[in-house]
Amino acid sequence: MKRPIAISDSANFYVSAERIFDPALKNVPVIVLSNNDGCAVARSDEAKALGIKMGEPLHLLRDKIKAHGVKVFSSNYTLYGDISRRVVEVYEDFTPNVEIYSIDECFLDFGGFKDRAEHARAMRREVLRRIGVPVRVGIAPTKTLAKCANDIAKKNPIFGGVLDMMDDTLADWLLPMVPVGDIWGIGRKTDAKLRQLGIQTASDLRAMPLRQARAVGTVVLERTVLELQGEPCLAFDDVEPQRKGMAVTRSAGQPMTDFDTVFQAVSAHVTRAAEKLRQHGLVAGTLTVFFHTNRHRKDRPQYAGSRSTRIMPMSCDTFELVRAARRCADAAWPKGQAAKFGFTKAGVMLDDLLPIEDRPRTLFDAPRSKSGEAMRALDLINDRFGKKTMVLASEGVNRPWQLRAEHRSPRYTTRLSDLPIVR
DNA sequence: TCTGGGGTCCTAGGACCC
DNA sequence: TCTGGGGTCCTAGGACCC
Repeated sequence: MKRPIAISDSANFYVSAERIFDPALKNVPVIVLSNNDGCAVARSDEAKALGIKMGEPLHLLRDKIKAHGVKVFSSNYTLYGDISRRVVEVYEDFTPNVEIYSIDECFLDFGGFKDRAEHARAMRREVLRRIGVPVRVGIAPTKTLAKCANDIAKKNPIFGGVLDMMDDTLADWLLPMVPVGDIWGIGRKTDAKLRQLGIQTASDLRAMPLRQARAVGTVVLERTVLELQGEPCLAFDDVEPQRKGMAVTRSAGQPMTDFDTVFQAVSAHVTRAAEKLRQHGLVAGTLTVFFHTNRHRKDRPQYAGSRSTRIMPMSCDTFELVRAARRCADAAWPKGQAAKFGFTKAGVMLDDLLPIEDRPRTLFDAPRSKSGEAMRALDLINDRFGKKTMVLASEGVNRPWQLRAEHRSPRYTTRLSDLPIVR
C-alpha cells in the first residue's frame, strides 16, 4: 500500500487565531484585514455567508459591516506566526515527520498508524485543547489527493473534520463531486481551459490523457493528473527548504509624487528587508527596487519602474543595501515626466540568498553578471598563464563565476588539482 | 583541420499558492 | 477618497559558447 500523507490545516486561520483570545467572537461574522487595512484576507464562516469575498476591499464592505455587526481586525502576523509554531508542536507529538507548507498547513507522514482516521481525530482534539484552533485533516496517497480530502472534509461537516481517502473506492465516489477548479494547482486560467475541454470535476481530470494534460498545462498539470491517479509526484519533504528570495512591499496610503517620498518608502522597505536577512542569517546577491502607480485607476497615467543590481560582495548590511537601492531607484525614476504620476506602491526584492557562512569569497572582483564578461576575464587569465593553466574563478553561487559544464575545450577542462598555484 | 549544431545560462513573464 | 503581501516553479526565447 502507498504511504499515507495527511494534510492538516486550520479553518480561517487568522480568524481562528483572533477567536482564541475573545470567546465573544464565536458564531459571529469576523474578518481580518490585509496590511494597511486594505482588504479582507480572512473571513469566518459567518462572514463568508454574508457574501464577503477573499480580497474584497474594505471600502466596499462598509455597509455590510454596519448592517451585520461584522467584527473587523487588522492583521497581526507576529501573533499568527507564534500560534502556528505551537500548532506544529502538537503535530510533532503525533508524527515524527512534519512538512510545514504554509502558516496554517502542514503535510504529515501518516505511515504506520493502524487507525489513521482515529489518530487524526485525536490530533485534532489535542490541537483544539492545547491551542484552541480547529483544524481539518485529509489523508490520501498523494499530496494533491490529500488536499482534495481535506477540502471535502471542510465542506461536509458530516466527516467531522477528518477524511481518510486512502481507499480507492472512496475516492471514486467522492472525486466526481470536486469541481476541477478546487483542485490544488488548478487556478483560474487552467480551470477555464479545462472546462472548455469538458473537464468539470476531479474525476474528469484524473481520466485526462497525460500527453493532453502536458499540452494544456505543461508538466505541472501532468503531475496533477498523476497525483490524482494516486501516483506521488510531489515528494514529502520535512527538511526546510533554503529560501530563494524575499520581498518587502507596501501600498502607500497617499499617492507619492516626488522622488524623495518614493525613496523614503523604498529605503524603509530595504531596511526592513536587511533586518529580515540578518534574522535568517542570510546574505543577498541581487537587489531589485520597484514602484508603480495605482493599477486600479485606469483613467490615470500608468508607470512601473524597476531596476535590479548585483550585491557584490553579497551582503545583509543595511548601509550597503540602501546604497544599492538608491542607485536602482535613481535609474528607474521617470525623469522629466515624473510629475504626472502618483505612485501608490513601492518595494524591494532580494534574491540569490545564501546562508552567511556560505558567502562566496571571490578571488577577483566579479564583472557584471554577463557570462561573456566572465569568459573574457578567463581568456585574459589563460593568455597570461598559458592555455593549459585554467583558473577556476569561484565557489559556485555567483553565476558569472560558476564554471560551466563544458568539457570539450581544453581551455575549460583542466582540473583544479592539476593547476599551478595561482593567487 | 573542424563555422554549425548542440548545449548552457539568463531574463521576463505567466500561473499558481497561501 | 479607499483595492494585500510574500512566495515558488515553469517556459520560451535570446545570448553566448565551442
